[in-house]
Amino acid sequence: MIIYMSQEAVPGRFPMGRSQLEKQKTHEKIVETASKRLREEGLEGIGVADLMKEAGLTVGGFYKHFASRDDLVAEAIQSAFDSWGRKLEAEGVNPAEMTAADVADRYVSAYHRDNPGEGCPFAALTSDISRSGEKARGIATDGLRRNFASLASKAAGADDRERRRRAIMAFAMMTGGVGLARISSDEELSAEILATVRDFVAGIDK
Amino acid sequence: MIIYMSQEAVPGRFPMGRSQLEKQKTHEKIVETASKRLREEGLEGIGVADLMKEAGLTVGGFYKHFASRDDLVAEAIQSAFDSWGRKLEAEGVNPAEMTAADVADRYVSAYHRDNPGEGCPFAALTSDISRSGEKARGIATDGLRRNFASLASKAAGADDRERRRRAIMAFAMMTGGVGLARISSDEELSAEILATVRDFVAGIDK
DNA sequence: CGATCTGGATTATGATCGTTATCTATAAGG
DNA sequence: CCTTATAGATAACGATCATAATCCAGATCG
Repeated sequence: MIIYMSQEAVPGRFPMGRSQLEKQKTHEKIVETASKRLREEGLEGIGVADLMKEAGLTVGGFYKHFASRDDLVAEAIQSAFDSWGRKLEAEGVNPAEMTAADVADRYVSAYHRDNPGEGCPFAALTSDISRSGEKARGIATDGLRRNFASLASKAAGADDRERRRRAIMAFAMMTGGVGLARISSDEELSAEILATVRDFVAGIDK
Repeated sequence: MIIYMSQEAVPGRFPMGRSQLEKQKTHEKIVETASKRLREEGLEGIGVADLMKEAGLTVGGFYKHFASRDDLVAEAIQSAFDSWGRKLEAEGVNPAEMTAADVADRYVSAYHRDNPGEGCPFAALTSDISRSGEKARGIATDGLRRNFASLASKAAGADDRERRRRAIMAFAMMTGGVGLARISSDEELSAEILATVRDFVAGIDK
């Protein structure tokens, strides 16, 4: 007797009501929607039903794609970490060729501040992720390492250790700064924070 | 006909089932409990009933103290901002006499990382507050200004503007750094972030 | 083409939430 | 000391949530 697994269907092996390709696209649509909306509303700020509706679906099919809401959240966080790279790729920008100033201009910007849904999960979800379980924290820790390494490659310094120090300082200041700028209800103060942080980050290669 | 207001009773003016002093102490107990637990669990991470239970009460009396849960949250955030000063006062430390290194040792520490409930709301609730309404954001913006001014008074620099720049950089890096350190599931990486940030902050007066 | 079984829709379920109604004991005013 | 009205307890209400049960249309396989 064959037991059919709904979660990880093998293409072309089992009969189905929608093509495997359609399901995969639906899956991606759900994850992408969640990735954006969760950055906007927090990891617990939006429910399964609303997320599905935003993806153009209804609640019913949810558990054909994910074992639990937590599973979607994990995938959405992963997707959020990848989105930065995907966005650059879509614009034809090579991340390796970006200078520290390029990174600063993008990251520490009013646009990034005002559009958390398209932005860095470290700026949008710091508190939420720090309260999350091993799964989400593990994904984020990987993201941290990649970000440090990428920034370190753009930093100046006598040796690798110094470049890494600068990268960590810059990244902590960037994520913290955008977070504080989002909090401030005083636009002038918010802009002052952004400008100050931007200058520091843009200068780590000097 | 006199209309009796339950929310803001005037002492000695109206009859009551508990002494006004008792009510005030209860009120403070609820706010203090909430202030700690909300920093630990996020602004939406714990319910009214659980908060009351932790304060040694039941749900019933809640609305004799607060018009809504949001009102409690606002008071709790305010209390969280004041707690830093109250803690120092309890230890007999004069905030004005603390050097940048003193601040760095306290703020960018493993203890602060591991005890968000007793720590800075900017580190524990950045994301949550940035998604909150005008009320919470306004309270936080005041807190921001005070923190910047306090740190600027400890920073070195040719003029006020430069001292303020350093204060903003240091504070953004501190809040961001503790946030990232809390996220990291790799203890070594977490400690590296703290050490790096601590060094920068401790050095803003040189 | 007919049998099969899955993706997704509709609807139900049980838990949990903020909030409210009702009750009781008691501190204060006259 | 007796009336009054409030702090807080118990319990209920309606909304919202994650999850599950059921159903159906249709893609795939033999």
